[in-house]
Amino acid sequence: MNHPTGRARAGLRRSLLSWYDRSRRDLPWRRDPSPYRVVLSEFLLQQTRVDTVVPYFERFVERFPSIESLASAPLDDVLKCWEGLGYYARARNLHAAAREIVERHEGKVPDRADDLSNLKGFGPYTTAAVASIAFDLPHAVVDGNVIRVLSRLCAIKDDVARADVRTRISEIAQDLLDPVRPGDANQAAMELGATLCSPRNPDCPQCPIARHCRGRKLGIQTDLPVKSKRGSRQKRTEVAVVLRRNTSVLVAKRPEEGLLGGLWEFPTVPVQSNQGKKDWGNALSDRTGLNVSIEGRLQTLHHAFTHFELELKAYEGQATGKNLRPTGYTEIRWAKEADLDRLAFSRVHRRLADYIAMPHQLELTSV
DNA sequence: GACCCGTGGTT
DNA sequence: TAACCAAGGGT
Repeated sequence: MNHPTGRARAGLRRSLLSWYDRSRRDLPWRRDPSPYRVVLSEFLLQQTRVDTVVPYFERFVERFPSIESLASAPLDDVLKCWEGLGYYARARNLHAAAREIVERHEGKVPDRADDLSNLKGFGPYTTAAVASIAFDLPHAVVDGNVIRVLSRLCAIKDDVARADVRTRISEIAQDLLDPVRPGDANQAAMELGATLCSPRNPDCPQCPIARHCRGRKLGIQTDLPVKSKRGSRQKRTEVAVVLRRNTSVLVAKRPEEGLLGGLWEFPTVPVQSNQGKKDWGNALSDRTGLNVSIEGRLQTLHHAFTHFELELKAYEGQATGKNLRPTGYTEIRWAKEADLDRLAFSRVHRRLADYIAMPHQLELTSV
């Protein structure tokens, strides 16, 4: 054992919970931690900061006040509420989980970890989080915060990407978890990582468990956790076309699987080198079923994804032909400009939509 | 186990 | 400023 045991472990639990009771943030899902609100918050929080999530959470509970209302809603409505948050598979998973809960669990969030982990989108973290926070079950969470806190606390110098190291961290987390208040203990560990035990500049003097921290004792806390480095991002270029017909604009819906699944966008094709407007027009004709020609350039937008950087060249175009035949899209339609707000777009295409609506106002601030 | 999947804040 | 990284899960 190289982590606190016996009396030290009891003291650590007490110090951490005491600090949490003293300084925990006032978050909307903590005011009324009903199972549904906990589930919703945990899906929103996957890989996403608390400050970003709060307004989304408020909108979700307003729009979908219950599991039933979420389950009975069209997926498009859930995606619209999720618009701009990223990792859109979470919205699909949340929707699917809500339907499973209604169909297989009588509308009640299951109060056993086994049942929770069988729901769509419930991995090890979310299962433990809901079990502990909503039902006071003693399952330790392991998220990015916990990995950082525990790797420092126990001076773990091995690469935390290794499976055996992850297993060890999970075991430590479980052993240190306060069995009386597991939900608060889990949130305390995450809150510590999110506020004091930060990646670059941990505030050790304020840390309630600094006394127990081997990483700090060795002076290596800022070197932990040890992570293998990510590769550099590749660059992609795409062309999007804005096609108008009277007061409508042509928009298309991306396939449910994969990047930005289920979101709407202006018809877009990847750009290869040595291509010109004629090639883009042909490619966009294939995608839409119309005869598309590219005309004046509107704007070039840049957007950073996790694994690549996108340069999106937006053009105006002309289209002839009647029959819409989407290729690589699940749906394609002429939408009134006023109705673009009703559809869920990715960030880049939402920016383009806003530009179309009010070109003069956004021209000055656009990248 | 490696890779895919968004977006925005921070340093 | 480019890189890191966040209450991860699916394949």
